[in-house]
Amino acid sequence: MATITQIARDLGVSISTVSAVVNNRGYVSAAMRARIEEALREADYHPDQIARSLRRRETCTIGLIVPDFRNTFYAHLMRGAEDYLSSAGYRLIVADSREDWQRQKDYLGLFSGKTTDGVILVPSFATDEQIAATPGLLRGTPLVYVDRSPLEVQLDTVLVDNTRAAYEATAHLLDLGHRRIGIITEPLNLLNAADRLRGYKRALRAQGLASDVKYIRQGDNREDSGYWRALELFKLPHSPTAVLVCNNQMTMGTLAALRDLHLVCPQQVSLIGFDDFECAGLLNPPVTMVRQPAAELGAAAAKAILKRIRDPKRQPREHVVLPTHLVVRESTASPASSRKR
Amino acid sequence: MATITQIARDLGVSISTVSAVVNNRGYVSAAMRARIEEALREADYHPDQIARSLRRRETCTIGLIVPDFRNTFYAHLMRGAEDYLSSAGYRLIVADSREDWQRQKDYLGLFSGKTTDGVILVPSFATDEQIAATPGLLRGTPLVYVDRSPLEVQLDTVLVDNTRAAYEATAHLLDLGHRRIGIITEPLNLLNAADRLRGYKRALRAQGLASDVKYIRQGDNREDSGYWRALELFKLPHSPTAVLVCNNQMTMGTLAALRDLHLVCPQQVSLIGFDDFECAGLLNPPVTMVRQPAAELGAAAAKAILKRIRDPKRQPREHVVLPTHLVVRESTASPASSRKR
DNA sequence: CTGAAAGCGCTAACAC
DNA sequence: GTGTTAGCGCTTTCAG
Repeated sequence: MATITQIARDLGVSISTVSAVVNNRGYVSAAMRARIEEALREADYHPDQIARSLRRRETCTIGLIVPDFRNTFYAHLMRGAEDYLSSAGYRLIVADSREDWQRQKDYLGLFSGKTTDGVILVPSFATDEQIAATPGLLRGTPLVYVDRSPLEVQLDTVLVDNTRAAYEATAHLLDLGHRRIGIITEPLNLLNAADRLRGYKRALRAQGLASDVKYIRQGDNREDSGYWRALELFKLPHSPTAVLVCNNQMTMGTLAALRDLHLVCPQQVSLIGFDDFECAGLLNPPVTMVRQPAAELGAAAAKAILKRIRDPKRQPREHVVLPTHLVVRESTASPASSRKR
Repeated sequence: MATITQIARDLGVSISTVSAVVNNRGYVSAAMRARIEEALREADYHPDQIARSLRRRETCTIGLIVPDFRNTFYAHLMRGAEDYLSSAGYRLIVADSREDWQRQKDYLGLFSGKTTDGVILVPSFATDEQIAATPGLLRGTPLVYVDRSPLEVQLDTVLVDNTRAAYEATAHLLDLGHRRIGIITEPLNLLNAADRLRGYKRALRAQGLASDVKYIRQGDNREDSGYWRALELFKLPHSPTAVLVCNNQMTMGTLAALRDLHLVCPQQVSLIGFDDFECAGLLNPPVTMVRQPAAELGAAAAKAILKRIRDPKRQPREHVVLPTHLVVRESTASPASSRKR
């Protein structure tokens, strides 16, 4: 593979002149430029990105870590980020933490080794200590959180308005006449989950209802945990007539639980899920869902990280909040019918 | 950020000794090693990957280019590749070509600039010339094709047994008694599409049936094209009683077309799709599908590229072929019922 | 066992 | 306008 040194020597000119034309900077006479360009083309020269990065101390690469490639929510987020970055002359490399703190740690370590100029992170579930230790792993590489964030952050974040989203979903249920509403949350030591719970409580309070701890169940984010938490909820003496499930996998689990309990949705139980996905409208019944602007989250996070890279110490930290949208389908109905059971 | 030079100077030892302990090679006395390790830990030293890559002329990174992050088939493929690579000490960076040759070209150019040690490619649809030009874009960086490949390749490939898959699917339809079977293919200048068509024809021939060009329609791979090709097919005078659709997006489109034509599946028309996906079982009706081992494809491709990197000129080229599996659901039935219409 | 030194390919002052 | 040169941080002979 041709190097710049080679080309320069073959042409009998200096390296820096060649470099100048490659990078389109500095003054080079038209004749010289033409000669060099010709040689470059002929040799099919492409600069060695590694050498360039070493020298420039930047890679024009952003790392993105998500908990699961296969979740279409993250797939859309990835695409949104990639879109923004590629049009800004950056490239994106993505990694899958599998909701595993250790893997996430490894990737952060990797991305911090000057391989990326910044990283966008959907933090995986973890203990409070692990969560607190996360930013340190980057040793200076700029970081922005997207979709999820620690409860208290001194970093940029890009989230949806989770409080409001849960508030609206709960209000929808209340409007339909539900009074006993359950919620299955994600781990509450991450802000989005905590905010969703807050929105839920706030909506109840707005109707003069107290929230009842026995209707509040914490899952992780897998189908399984949705199944088991739903089972607990609906085996309660005064079981809820509606439930808000805080992510898409758990929503599937909840649906399975309802089926196993022979509870018909929405006639006996109303259901709202979070994180809309392709299948949601195909499920039986089609599930009412809080839709998040996944691609926009990715793009906003990309924008935020580039801004942070340009000005690492900018204050205050940026907190982008995007709106969600309740997609009403057929899994929610008035509880009137459920009294008949 | 601490560099190896810093550490060495602070300790009053030579750089190479520190390097030896960092890389765990060469002879260093136990005492010296302990001292250095201590300092390394204290400084929270992590080698600069860029500098290391420049020197070693390898990056331990593999690039993977797929046509669409959001297609769960590719998401699973990505995960399979990542799995294999990370356990082999490599990392994966993935890019989304959006089925666009120009974007794919850009990424190949990027990956060839010594940023990756090899690339795994699901080639995007393109003209024959573009397809032929693809490997050259890598300028020497090892390449393996996965899922799709050019008709004639002098490179390693990892594919499923497309001919057999289509043969089995078609045979299933024939067994049910169908005689007029349509097929909606992907662009035929890629081997997988050509092979699927071949399997379809072979199955017909095995029953002494000639394939009829008017039942063969070429789409791309989007829902749209499935919709339109299906419309054409079922508006034919002697329209088919069954159809084989060669990917998952087009399968959705075909289903929509059937609905718009008021053709009931499977009573009036039987349908088999390719590339099983989460929603397939939830569709109405649940669609019979050819399931491909997506994660295994990814893993096999990862294995193949590492092998190729280790021995760039190994002959012959490797052609891994993985089996598929027909998942029979409710979109296929005997055409007996269809005579009633 | 440890150290000195060359150099991976490129960029960016700074001379000329 | 063009050339010289000093590194970026690291690995790797090769001496001692």
